[in-house]
Amino acid sequence: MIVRQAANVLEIMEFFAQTRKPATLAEIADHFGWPRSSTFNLLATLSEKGYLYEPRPRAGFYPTPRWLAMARLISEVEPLPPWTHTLIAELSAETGETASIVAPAGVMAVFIDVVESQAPIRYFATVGHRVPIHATASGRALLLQYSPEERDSVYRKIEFKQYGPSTPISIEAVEIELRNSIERGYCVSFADYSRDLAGAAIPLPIGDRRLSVVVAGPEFRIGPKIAEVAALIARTVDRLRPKGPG
Amino acid sequence: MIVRQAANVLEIMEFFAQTRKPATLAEIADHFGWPRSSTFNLLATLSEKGYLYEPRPRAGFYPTPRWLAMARLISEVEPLPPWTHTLIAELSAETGETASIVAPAGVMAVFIDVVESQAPIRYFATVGHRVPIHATASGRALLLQYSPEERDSVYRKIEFKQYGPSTPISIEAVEIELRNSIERGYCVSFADYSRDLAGAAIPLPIGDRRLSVVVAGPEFRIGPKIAEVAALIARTVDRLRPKGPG
DNA sequence: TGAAAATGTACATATATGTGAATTTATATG
DNA sequence: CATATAAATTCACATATATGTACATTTTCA
Repeated sequence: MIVRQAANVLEIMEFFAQTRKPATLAEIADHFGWPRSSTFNLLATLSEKGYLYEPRPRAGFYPTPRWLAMARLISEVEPLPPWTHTLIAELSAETGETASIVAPAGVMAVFIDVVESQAPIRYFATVGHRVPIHATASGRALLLQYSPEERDSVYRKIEFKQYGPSTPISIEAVEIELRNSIERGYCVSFADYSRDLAGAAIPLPIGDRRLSVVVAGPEFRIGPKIAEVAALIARTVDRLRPKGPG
Repeated sequence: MIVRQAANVLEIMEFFAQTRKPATLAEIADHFGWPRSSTFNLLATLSEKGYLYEPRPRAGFYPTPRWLAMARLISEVEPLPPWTHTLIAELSAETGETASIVAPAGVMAVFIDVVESQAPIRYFATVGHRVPIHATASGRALLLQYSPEERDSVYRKIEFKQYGPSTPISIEAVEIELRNSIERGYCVSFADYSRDLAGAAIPLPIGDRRLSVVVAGPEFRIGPKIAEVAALIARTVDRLRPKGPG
């Protein structure tokens, strides 16, 4: 069950992140199609908690820097080592496609760092973006790091859907694809989940964290050179990952 | 009216900002005294929207870097000029007290940047902290920048409460205090709102934004030297604020 | 200056939502 | 390996909550 008002808080923040300017109650209500009274209650709540203020009289609300302060505190903890960002930056630069670091979230995989392609036609993804763990290259690169028992427990929660012609729609299909990935040396996906989208990924364990790196883009562009891309990912990881014990 | 689930989202985030480590559903539910089922719904909502993930299997939830990405976008807009942070850093260092930049939010004043005192006994405030605009030094330094009409419209919304012995509990009392502040050259508050707390503040208009700087601490420590502190604030602002037109 | 329009606020009520109890799944223990 | 214990999930129902309506305030424009 979705908690509507919790989701609304996030929507309001995303709204401000997009518009980047103060907005009045009426503007926000109209934008979302919410009743004024409800919008009023929400804004009042956020204000009372110190997350919204009125930069100028009658010019509307805007988030306080408290969001930033909180987000910084939260993200200071086991941040990704800096070389992982260099990694996807280089990969994106060299391939011209979107590169990301991905982490598990139940039956989904979450993008936790992204460098977007600069091409006009590109894979559009942002930090926080989620995709099914079993139907994507990045997700399967995570599953490869699980024990068979752990994979089983994930499998049982998956609702297998036919997202595209090649989506694996059974546990066996996923397991087969995982075995193929091991032989191949990397994970791939050709529109398994998103139409026209192809990608290559490899596991990226860091400490005891199970992550993966993925490079993804339009099928027609990345498809023909998927093996090269995968090799590039592997080489770049080798080069950038600090050597030695620990 | 407080929107409960909106407030809960904020509480969860603050919880993570404090503990700085993943937490399981049960831990979160117990911490807040929420029913497991409700907690489940909330966590599911935040996860589905890409704001929570599971860093390690069965080790609980933690916020994704999406919070940081969003907060950065939001705070990039008209950030405070860097010298304002230098200002409160210096003031805090020199006085040993807590120094802050404050902005209006209706009948309240919000702390939008804070450098805390290092003293064991100190004024504890964080970014986002809110205080009544009429019953605090920092708030009155904001009111000084309003036109009489604007002040009137604020006054009408204030619920005058006797927070302490010296709290102004009428429009006239506030106006008198404002006039005194102008003569004095700075605003003060002696436990007008918070017990044992005293502070000195001056207006800090930046562009068309109405802000104020305040230095606050325990009454016994800051009270005797309040005039010096105020003078220091004024001098430091003069020194740091860029000169010239604009 | 005054009247109309837009915006913000309060409140009672119907209903969408949170929750207790039941069920399933995972982990610990003998 | 079986059983006990704890955690996660589901679901139906009572209730806390979002909203329609009415009112107040502010702004716009003739």
